[in-house]
Amino acid sequence: MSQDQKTSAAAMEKIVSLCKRRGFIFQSSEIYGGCGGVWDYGPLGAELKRNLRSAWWNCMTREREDVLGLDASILMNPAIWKASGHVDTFADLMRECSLSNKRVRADHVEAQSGNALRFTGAQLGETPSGQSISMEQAICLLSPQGEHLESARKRAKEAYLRRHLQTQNHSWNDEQIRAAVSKVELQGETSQAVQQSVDFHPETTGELGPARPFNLMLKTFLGPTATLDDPTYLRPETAQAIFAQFKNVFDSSRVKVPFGICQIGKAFRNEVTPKNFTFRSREFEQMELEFFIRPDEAVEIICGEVAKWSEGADLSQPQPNWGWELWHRYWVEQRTEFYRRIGLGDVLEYYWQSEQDLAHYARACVDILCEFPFGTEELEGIAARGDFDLSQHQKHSGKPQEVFDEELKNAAAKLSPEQREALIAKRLAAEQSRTKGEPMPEAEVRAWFERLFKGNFVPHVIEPSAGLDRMALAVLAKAFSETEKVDEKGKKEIITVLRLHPRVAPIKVGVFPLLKNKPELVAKAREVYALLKQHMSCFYDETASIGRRYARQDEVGTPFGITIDFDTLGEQGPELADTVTVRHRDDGAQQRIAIKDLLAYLLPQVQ
RNA sequence: GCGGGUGUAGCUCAGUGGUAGAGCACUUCCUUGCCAAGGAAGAUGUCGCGCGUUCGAAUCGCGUCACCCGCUCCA
Repeated sequence: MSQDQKTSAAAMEKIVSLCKRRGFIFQSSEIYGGCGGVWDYGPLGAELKRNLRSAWWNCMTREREDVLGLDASILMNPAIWKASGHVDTFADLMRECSLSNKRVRADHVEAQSGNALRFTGAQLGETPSGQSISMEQAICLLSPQGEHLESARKRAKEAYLRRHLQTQNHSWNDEQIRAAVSKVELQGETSQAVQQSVDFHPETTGELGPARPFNLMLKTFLGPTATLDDPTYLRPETAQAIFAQFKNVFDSSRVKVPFGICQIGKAFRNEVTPKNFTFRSREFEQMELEFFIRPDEAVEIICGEVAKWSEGADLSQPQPNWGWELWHRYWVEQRTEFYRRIGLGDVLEYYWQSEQDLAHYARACVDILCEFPFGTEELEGIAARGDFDLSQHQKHSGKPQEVFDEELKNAAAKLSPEQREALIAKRLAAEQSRTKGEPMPEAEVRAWFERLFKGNFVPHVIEPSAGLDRMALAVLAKAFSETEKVDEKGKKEIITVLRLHPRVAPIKVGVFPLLKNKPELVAKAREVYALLKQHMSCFYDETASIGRRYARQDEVGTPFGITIDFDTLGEQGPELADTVTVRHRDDGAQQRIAIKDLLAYLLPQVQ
């Protein structure tokens, strides 16, 4: 393991440990030995998540006029997953190459003939200290017809060497490997002729393991008669429910395109390898917006032309002449602003997917990445998905997913036949120059424009999709800080502070009487606590020294500490009576505030 | 799924076949006039789980589960 990996693993372990010790996140079913890839949020974690959830909800729908909320069920008609492509894409049987772990679809393996070479093990030469390394694992690979056997032997030597290096966590360059390969001695070679075999990987020639189903959707059985043949799926994403309910929301809410529907909810994926704590888990919570917009052609008809994006474009207020590109940029901007509000502004990176990365239906996709101890990983994806999703559901369900746009119909009515033909020609040219997917046939393009000129279209969509659990982890990782302190006796101590933004902190305020054996202090502190807890999450603590109580709250990220002292009781004269010390977590600074002004001071900072 | 590592008190960890441990944390009491103070007392474990070897297993073997690292996967 490299130094970096060690450091990041150690940093992660500290966070995991703090999460358990202070009740943020526990392993699921821990008393039974745990359950792979699922996690529970303890008292503080539940508050943290709730704060993030409502920050998102407020920002995405309550503070906006053009986004509506939805809360759909996790179980849905399985036909949804056929329409969305989830069933087909992952129903395949996959086989894995025994040499490289590369996977290939079981039904895509080309038949090959040649000699199957088997080895029982290998001597890998000597370590610098003169110790010889031997491996006893058997491997098998194909030497295709016409190949010199020595080439196949070389691949076997490489495979042994790489396997050894992998277990040692060495990373060698190609030259080092080449030098070492020549020293490998293969053992127990046997050869067998094979004809038209589909048991070897077409590229690596390694023998393939057994075929395994590889669908990442979790199955369940809805109703007493359901069987393995007609399973229902736990949704692998929340987005499809939004598409499936698009018409109902549209028809019941008196909205016009452009508008959005957003949803927060659980999703499930049977991940091969859950890892990095809660970052990749099998049950997780998504926060997704589907923002429906007019197709660019409709914007062009209404506004004359579609606004072009350029660096520094004003994205603060949506404009009628925006096409998908500006809407997409707009949402990237909006989401970035959100992350700033929860204190993640300075750890974000952006990855714009290249043409090759994109799914065939996607116009653009940007990943918002965040620095985690284990690397820079995706927090949110913002995709411009065209009309793919709604069109798929229109096709599979047979129910129209079009909207009628009167403004578009009126504008289209004013177009001359030449103008119409020009629009169609432009689209046909665009279809011909596609680099991905099949171009839409001319007849379909014309039919689509026919509907468009009458004011009908299937809306296009911009999809910002965020993971709540990842966000919580990002916030915790960003906030985690340790400093070493040496006390008067020279004893070293590690001080842990969670520098959470006050908006997301699970506890907003700690309330402390300076001393617990002075009933007046305790009574006053109780009074302040009773006042504050109606408006925010508070924690009352009177045990141990005041410094220790501050430290306990620092460790869980409580931004403010309020101490009731003798000045509060009026000992230093009436001007300080009924004032308290407000202590700030990040710098320990203190200020005196009158009890009656506390709410007005605290509320704007924590909401 | 493959390879490697780890699993002992709430946390961090010691304990190489013979009575289950430490530090911190926790609970109660005393003390304490602002940043993890002090004193007294207390609670805490099927040593991840199962099977085996042994007179005897936290310790040895096999299996299993979970987590971590690396592959692989990530719609």
